[in-house]
Amino acid sequence: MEAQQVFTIKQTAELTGISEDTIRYYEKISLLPRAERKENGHRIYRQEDIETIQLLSCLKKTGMPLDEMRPFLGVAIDADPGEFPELVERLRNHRENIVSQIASLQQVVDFIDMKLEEGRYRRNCSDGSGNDAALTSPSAVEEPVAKPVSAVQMTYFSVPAKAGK
Amino acid sequence: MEAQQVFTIKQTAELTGISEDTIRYYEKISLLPRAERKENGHRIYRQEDIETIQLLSCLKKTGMPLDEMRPFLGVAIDADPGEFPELVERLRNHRENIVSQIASLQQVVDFIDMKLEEGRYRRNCSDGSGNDAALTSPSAVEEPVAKPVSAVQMTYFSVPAKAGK
DNA sequence: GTAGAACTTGGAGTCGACTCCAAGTCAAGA
DNA sequence: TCTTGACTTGGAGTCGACTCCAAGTTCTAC
Repeated sequence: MEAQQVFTIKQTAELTGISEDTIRYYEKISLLPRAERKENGHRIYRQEDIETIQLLSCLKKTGMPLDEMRPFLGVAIDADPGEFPELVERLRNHRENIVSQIASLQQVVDFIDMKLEEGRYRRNCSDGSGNDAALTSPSAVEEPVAKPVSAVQMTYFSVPAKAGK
Repeated sequence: MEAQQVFTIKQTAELTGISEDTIRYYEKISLLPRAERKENGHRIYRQEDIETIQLLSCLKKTGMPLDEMRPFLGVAIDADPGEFPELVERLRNHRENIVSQIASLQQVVDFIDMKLEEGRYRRNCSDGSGNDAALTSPSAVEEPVAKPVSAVQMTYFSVPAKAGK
């Protein structure tokens, strides 16, 4: 806890993979708190700042808009879990979003796999509206059940299964 | 195959969850082929068009930029799997992207779960640079190994584990 | 035959997330 | 002393992906 290492914005950018400009931008829009400065005004970052930015980068990868990241960071400063019920709610919601995003992605992976080993069967990559197989059936992703196949999906990249060229 | 049902753009929008404007926009930028028209010039869509748009919507959910969707659709028109090795390559790449995206998302879910049941342990939500635990260790996602915990990640939303308020 | 809905087009506007730029400060080195 | 490099700031520009608009046509119902 004594004489903690500090980093310049350039080093921070290198360590986090987020560009200097973007880090300043995040500070500008108050996504990040105003960084500490040296006497000359230069920003300095500590290990925990690095990790905060890495968390941002991680959330970014999940496609979360910057505005939605705020609660994650805002609370980090002076936190207490039970004291923020609406925040817990938000977390729960976001968790659900991510889980269904994973399901969506998994379906695309399945789709690609099918395409790669040449069209066999295919379940629909349906969206929220209507019944969602991935949510209603438990082992939906694992079990290769022959389901009614979408014509288009059977067609992509595959030698026409029923229609001659 | 006779007297196939056709849909207006409005119906198509309702069926796919993609707005009329966006469908026209996709046509304008040639992401979708020019739709058939009735004598009066109105667009008409068939079942396979609906499914094409649904596939777009699905890819969109995975965060794929519109430009990257083109190969998926371009080939759909007159396809043959083995004949497009570079396309297969593209598919493979995209598959890898999605898989690592899923890993990233899964880490965020883990993180949230930990937060929800109050900080216990935490592995780093690291990005591409550096060693990637999710890729090097096989059962990384499943097995709850106690790893060096990121200070920040331990801090979010949790009653400070070591630091008093 | 007239109102209203449903469409068409081209083009402009918006929004999020950067990315770039100019002008300035400051410290270290040839 | 002068240059170079690393930074600062505010603001402008860019890019992707829509989203909206105005003007015009066509179909349907009263």
